[in-house]
Amino acid sequence: MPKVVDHDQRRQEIAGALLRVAAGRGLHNAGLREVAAEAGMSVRLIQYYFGTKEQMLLFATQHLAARMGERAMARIRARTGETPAPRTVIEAILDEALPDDEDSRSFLAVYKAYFALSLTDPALDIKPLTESSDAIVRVIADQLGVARESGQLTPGRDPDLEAYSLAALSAGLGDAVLGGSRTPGQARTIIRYHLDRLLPA
Amino acid sequence: MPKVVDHDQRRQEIAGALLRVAAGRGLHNAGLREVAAEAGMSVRLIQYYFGTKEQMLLFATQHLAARMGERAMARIRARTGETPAPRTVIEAILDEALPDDEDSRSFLAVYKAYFALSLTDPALDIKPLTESSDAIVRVIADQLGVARESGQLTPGRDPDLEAYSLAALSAGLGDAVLGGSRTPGQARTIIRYHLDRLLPA
DNA sequence: GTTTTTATGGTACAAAGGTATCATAAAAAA
DNA sequence: TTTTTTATGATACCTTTGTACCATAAAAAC
Repeated sequence: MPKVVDHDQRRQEIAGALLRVAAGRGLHNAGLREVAAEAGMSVRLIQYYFGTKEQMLLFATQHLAARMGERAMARIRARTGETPAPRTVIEAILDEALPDDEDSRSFLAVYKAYFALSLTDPALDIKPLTESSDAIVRVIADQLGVARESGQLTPGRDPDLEAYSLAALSAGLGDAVLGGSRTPGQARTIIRYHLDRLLPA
Repeated sequence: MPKVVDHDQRRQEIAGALLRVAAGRGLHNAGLREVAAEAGMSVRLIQYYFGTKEQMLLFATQHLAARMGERAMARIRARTGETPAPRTVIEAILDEALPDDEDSRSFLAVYKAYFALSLTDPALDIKPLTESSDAIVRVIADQLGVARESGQLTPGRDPDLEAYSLAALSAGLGDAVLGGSRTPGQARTIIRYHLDRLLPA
């Protein structure tokens, strides 16, 4: 048989090229020809590894979700020691969700494009992306629960509601930064302003 | 000369058809032929009134912003008497931003589609939409200022930061409801949970 | 009533994009 | 070495889409 190739790795490469195209020229311009050119291969190869465009788009959502998860984990590990305080973890997560460099800006822009597309295209299933968001909310809620146990959480606050709120606040601020209504600095100020009340040092 | 027609009203009709198509089948499917069919006129007419597709898309942003503003005003007037309390006004605004019926859901979905598109297509100027959002933030900040004057605002809270926060929270919750992560009821609960702390009765 | 300007319809054309087809290189297995 | 299966390239085709062109109806002005 032929030179055996790791199909999954090949698909990851193609998905990476797709995300670069989507970040730069929009998801609607992530056609087979554009992605092939970006990935440095022929259109036929993309067809060979994915068959149809839609399956390529679907696979790219998994790739995007995985990379977002990796980035969040890396930032958490980079900022926290062996026994991270809940506030440190939460702040790392929320900061990661803000577009403060070109990479995170691209991620968020592509995520928004997928999200908007999924609203009217039921065939496009973005479960990988939404599950990733749900997981983040659970981590925040857990950390708030830990904080309450150790008396760090302001009395009268509900961990679940606060977790939902922080996630929504962070998403909204991400939009505002993406759209140019707020700077990353303003967004971080607002997040800390809230965390100061929720988890006073 | 010919039967004179109100061009602007005609453009409004076309923009309405465009928004309906965008809400139902996605902004990427709002082509000249689809919009013409939805509006019940020929493709040639759309060209006559707009010339190019991009100008049609641009005009539709103004139409969308205007209708969102009208809806918000209507809701505020419906809920508030002659001397509306700040909390009442703010709650009406934030509730309006949530997709709780098919109309507001359509509005928000199309808004999200435009926003995502504008991130990678610099030619698409969505100033009408962003200015509308900015105006809402200013109204909230003003109302919080009024509340502070009359002692209704919890001491130590900054009206501007809180206005930014509420707007971002509301936008994030709108996304969550659109995406199915939260119900409208949960979103309203979270908003009231925060307003209770900010403007205690 | 003729003319002139606006409004509207039908259609053709060129580009783009997704998919299918034909062909071939390459390497493992016999 | 031959064969068989995988991997890759080039390209043709059909549909969609934005735009341009040609024609005509309708009404105001003279």
